[in-house]
Amino acid sequence: MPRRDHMGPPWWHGRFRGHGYRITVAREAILDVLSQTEEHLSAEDVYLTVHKSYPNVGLTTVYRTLELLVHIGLVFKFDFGDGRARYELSEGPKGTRHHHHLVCTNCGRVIDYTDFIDDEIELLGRAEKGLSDKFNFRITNHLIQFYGLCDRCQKKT
Amino acid sequence: MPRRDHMGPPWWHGRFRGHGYRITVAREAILDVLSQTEEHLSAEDVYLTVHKSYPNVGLTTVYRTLELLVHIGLVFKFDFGDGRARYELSEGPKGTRHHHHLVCTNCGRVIDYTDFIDDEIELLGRAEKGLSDKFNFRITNHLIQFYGLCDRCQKKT
DNA sequence: ATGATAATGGAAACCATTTTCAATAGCAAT
DNA sequence: ATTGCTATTGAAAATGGTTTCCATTATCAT
Ligand SMILES: [Mn+2]
Ligand SMILES: [Mn+2]
Ligand SMILES: [Zn+2]
Ligand SMILES: [Zn+2]
Repeated sequence: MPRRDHMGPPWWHGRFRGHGYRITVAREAILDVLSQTEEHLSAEDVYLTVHKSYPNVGLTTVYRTLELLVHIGLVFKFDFGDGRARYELSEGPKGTRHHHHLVCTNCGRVIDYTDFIDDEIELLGRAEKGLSDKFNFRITNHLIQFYGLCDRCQKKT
Repeated sequence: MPRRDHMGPPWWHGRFRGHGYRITVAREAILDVLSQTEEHLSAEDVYLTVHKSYPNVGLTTVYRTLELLVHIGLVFKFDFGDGRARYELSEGPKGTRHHHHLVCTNCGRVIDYTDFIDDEIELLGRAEKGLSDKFNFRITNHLIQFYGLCDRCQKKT
């Protein structure tokens, strides 16, 4: 059941229309799932959740919709090394904050962190300008991940 | 034909032995290919190159060896979004410098850059300490990539 | 040189993601 | 509300990079 704050069309309808995309139940459902979790869902995860409320939405559509959402910048796609893509809303009504990830190379756990984001942002800003000048590369996005051992996995050795 | 600087065993033999791994022709050949290129090779790329000199080395072995090399930290494994893993020597005799990547989201081109590395290193140092304290996460590695449009791809629109 | 066993390669299996294609649904114009 | 155009969809099949199996071979400590 799609959740809209207080009536009125969901916040992302505008962006959809702007790109000439149609608004469908499958897309509503998928965006709804993404906006109601803190986790990093795989396509199948999304599919299974959507499937509970909308059994007639297929996995193919989930893949296609996620692709589309990534394309218009509503969703980030990550590779945490477990062989499947992971998705996360890039922004939201409640305002998902920009963050980066710690990835445990032993158990695969992924931790969100927002610490140092300000420092990072500043560095990224400088880097983006410098790299843009030097390579004439127009930067639109960045990825920062730390790899290592989470607390649980450190004890086991 | 494995290239050793001036006779004597290749520089990485020590690290191999330390992990209890055996030194084989396939492994020598694969490391040799990696140390002679500036590119970001896929497993198949490595296989095809190795195959010229050693037709009896199989693709399976290439995968296994790359996995092993990543495991002992001699090689970095990347996902640039083209559906296959890319590999790069993490260090070398001539000293491959630590660097990060610019990835063109349109044509897939990957550009190495070493600029801002000093600033990054400093930030990373602070971040690693802070994150280590806060999450008790032992950081061993990091990944930084910028996404955007390369010079060529900007003109085309 | 010998033996224990790590390493290998070819074929088959795996499995996340993509492609195909006929049926359906969204929506702008009536 | 109806129509018509076409974007979207789902099921099944295909794809393709990577892994698994297993009998054979090669490495290396002794
Ligand atoms: Mn996250
Ligand atoms: Mn590189
Ligand atoms: Zn862990
Ligand atoms: Zn490009």
